[in-house]
Amino acid sequence: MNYKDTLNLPNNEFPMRANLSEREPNFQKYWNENSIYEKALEKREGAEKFILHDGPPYANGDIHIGHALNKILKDIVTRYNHLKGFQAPYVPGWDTHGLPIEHKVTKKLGDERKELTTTELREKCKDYALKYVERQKEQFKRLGIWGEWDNPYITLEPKYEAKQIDVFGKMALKGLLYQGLKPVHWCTSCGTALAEAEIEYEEINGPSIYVKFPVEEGKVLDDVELATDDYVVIWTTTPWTIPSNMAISIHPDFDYVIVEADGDKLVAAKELVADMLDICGVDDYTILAEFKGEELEGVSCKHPFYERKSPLILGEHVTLEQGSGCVHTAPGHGHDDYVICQEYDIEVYAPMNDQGYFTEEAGEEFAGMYYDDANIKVTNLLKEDNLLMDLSFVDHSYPHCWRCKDPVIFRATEQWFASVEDIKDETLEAIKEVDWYPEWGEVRMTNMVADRTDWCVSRQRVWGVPIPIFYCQDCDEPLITEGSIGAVKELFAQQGSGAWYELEANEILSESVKCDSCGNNTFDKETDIMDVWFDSGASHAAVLENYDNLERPADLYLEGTDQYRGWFNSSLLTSIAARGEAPYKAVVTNGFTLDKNGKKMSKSIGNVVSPLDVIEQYGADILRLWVASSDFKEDVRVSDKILQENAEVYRRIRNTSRYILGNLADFDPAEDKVSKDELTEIDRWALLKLQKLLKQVEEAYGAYEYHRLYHAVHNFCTVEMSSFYLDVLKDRLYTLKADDRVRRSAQTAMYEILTTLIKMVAPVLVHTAEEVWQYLPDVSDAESVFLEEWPQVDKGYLDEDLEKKWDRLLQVRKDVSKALELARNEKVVGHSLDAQVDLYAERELYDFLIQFDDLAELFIVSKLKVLNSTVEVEEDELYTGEETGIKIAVAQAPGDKCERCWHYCETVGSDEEHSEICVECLEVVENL
RNA sequence: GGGUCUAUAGCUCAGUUGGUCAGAGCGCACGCCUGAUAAGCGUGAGGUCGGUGGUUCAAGUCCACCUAGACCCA
Repeated sequence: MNYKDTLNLPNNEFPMRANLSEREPNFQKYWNENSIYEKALEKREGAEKFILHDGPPYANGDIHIGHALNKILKDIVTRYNHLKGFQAPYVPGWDTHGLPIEHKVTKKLGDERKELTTTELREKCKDYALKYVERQKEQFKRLGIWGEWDNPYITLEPKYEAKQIDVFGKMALKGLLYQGLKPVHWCTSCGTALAEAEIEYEEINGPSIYVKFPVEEGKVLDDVELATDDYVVIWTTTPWTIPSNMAISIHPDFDYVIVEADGDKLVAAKELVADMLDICGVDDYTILAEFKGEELEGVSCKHPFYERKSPLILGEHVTLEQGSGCVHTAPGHGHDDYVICQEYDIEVYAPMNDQGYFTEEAGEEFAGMYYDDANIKVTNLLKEDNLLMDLSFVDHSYPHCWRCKDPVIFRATEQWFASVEDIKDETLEAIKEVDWYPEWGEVRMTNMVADRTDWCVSRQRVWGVPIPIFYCQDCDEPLITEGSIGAVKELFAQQGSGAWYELEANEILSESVKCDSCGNNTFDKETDIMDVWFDSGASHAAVLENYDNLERPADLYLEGTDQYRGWFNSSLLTSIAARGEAPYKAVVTNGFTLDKNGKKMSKSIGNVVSPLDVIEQYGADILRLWVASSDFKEDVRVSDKILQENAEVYRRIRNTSRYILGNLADFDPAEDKVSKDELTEIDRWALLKLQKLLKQVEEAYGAYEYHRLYHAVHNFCTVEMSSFYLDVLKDRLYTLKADDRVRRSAQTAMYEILTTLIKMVAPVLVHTAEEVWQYLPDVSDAESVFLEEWPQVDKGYLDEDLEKKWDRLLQVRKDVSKALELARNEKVVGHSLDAQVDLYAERELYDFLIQFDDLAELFIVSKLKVLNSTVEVEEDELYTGEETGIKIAVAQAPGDKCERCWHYCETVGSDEEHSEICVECLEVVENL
């Protein structure tokens, strides 16, 4: 007789091999077709909401591993919160305006671009952006992310733009927006501002001059008087900016000297003075005084041409690479110059028009002159006044326009600024109220906001949301009123921001509008657009206030650490400014994805891991498991090895599930479930461990520490389940009668374990959880695991005494395992069921062990005796356990091997008809 | 140069307020099983806790500096 057929072996239809890359899309299709996400929301109608507000990725290019990390984290958050009972809608979004897209589109167009109108170019940008929205959308969906993919937010949509105008308008009407000058790269031949990305650097040969600035207000330095006849020497390669000189910058920590040379007393940096005088053809000089740069503060010079002071100011941007160490500072024509002059409240001065010609303001000598011609004029004037120490020509790198290839200049133009200063205190207070994960985020954000200067929101581009401001044609006064903002908002809501370029100012504004200052009623439109950070920053209004199922403020923003400066920042500032509150209650940040060596990924190094490749090779669930395995608040590493490792962990979870499923094949929970007090002790122990796990897992989800749950679940599957509980259970499950209460007890526990385990991992392993769920008895008619309820910790199982008792038993088991291993090495036994184990225990341990009547089963041996250690034995036959000190003897078990249960038993052969099996099996077989 | 952060076995991570805290799982090696089988079980070998100083009776655990790396600024 083939006794194998009389056993209840696992019946497995659940595939061992996951084949995720092929199978996952089927589940995604299933969810989509059955509207599982929508049903999940419906199910939580009326429940407390949990709003995770999505930070919009930029619609450009394929998704990279960083996107995957972030979106998967968000998905884990929303799925967990949903399962926990919140209504957790997820509206994904895209950032679609801005220079990178405009740049790419323009580049692709080449010369054709010149023939396009602004509107046509914007249309092309829109097409480009929407193409990538669709592309990224499919890629995100393939990661198993659920959400409102058919109703995402896109920053170029009219309803979004209208809200953005609303936010801008609120800020403007509160007086938080003002016009100011700021230098930008400017191409005089194109008459336009250029972004950094539109600059090409080329070598040119240009003038280099050393100029003496006469001291006006001196000082005694190192006992030497710096007086009005003396000079501070500056160096520049742009003589034409001398008319705009407003100051001279000095490094506070460098050493400076006063030298006497050719009868003049000159100030310059000590380290540069020799080279400088050499270039200027001065052979002989004497150092009169030496002092730190900071002592020069308070000294001021006279501008070489104008009746204007040029004070000496201190700045760390001064270098000793070349020149004199005293830096000609023209805040209207240089970025560093601008920044340092802001600190000293020095006027930003740039008397120049869009074509690069000096205006009347520059005085009659320069008015109407092209900047490049002014180089000669400046040197001539300096020469006349005997202030030019040297003029030579040098090669150096200089910025050029990428389009017309002409040299560009730095030039201050009118820009709109958002005042950070006015809302800084309120913002800093709001930061304190936000929950930051990790905690140092609060420090980082606080420092960043505290140090932030006013925000320049103007961009001289076309692909974006126009700044909704009009200017009086007569007096140039800007028009910003409730009415004008409302008109623009209405227009954008109806037609989108492109309408700004189609209509005249007076077609947008109502006819009755008049200029506040002069009463005129004709206007021009602002030509600049808003910084894209304003676009996405306004999403707290444009999304949270626009969607019926969302609310503000959001419960959570979750983005990469780069967003402290980016989206967290712009969102916070616009929200405080326009709504008087922070847009988020909590902020979680994820680190960056690095390669196996902890280095950043780059195409040129070739260490880039693409999420699309990972999905292809391993599947999205493996990628998701990797996300869960990483301590994402720090930078995370990813490599093929790391992914393979996660594939192994995945296999363990999958196989544990598969094995339990196999053993539940004949189990109908409704019929066969055993009541709590009927459960055997080991089953209660397993359920106790399950509750402990559940607690840990909940804590980990709640604290956004998914790696803890990853390890906890993995250890549970490996240590508690596979190597102990499930291994021990085999005997009961296989050999007992199918409906034996003890067998049903095990199945009851396993059923509880698997359903709970699957829900616990569901937010991470979305596809696999769904797959397992469909195989589970009783629930398999349920539509989705994501329409189930999160398991409750059953405190009834939390029995501390039981846990202690079994902890101790497991220690003994460890010692027995070791003893068996030694016996195995001696070829005494092979399989542990070959063995008889005798335990010699001291009184207390002896009493402990005899509580168990099934130790042989728990240790998976054929026969086991517990003996008092006073029993006489040959000491050298015994192994002394390291864990408990118990003494153990291992021998081949007596009797023959039962062909059915594989135990060695002396009762094998006692029945004539069934001579190959033991009496226990005989009883089962006869009752079949 | 500034702000913030990281550095524990090959990998992913634990190590509350300084005193059995040097751990877990995986991987690896060796062995067993062949009724979870492209599975399962057992045993074992791996770390001077990035480095150097210091505080302390005592330091992965506190302080300083250094090295390497990450993000954001300049």
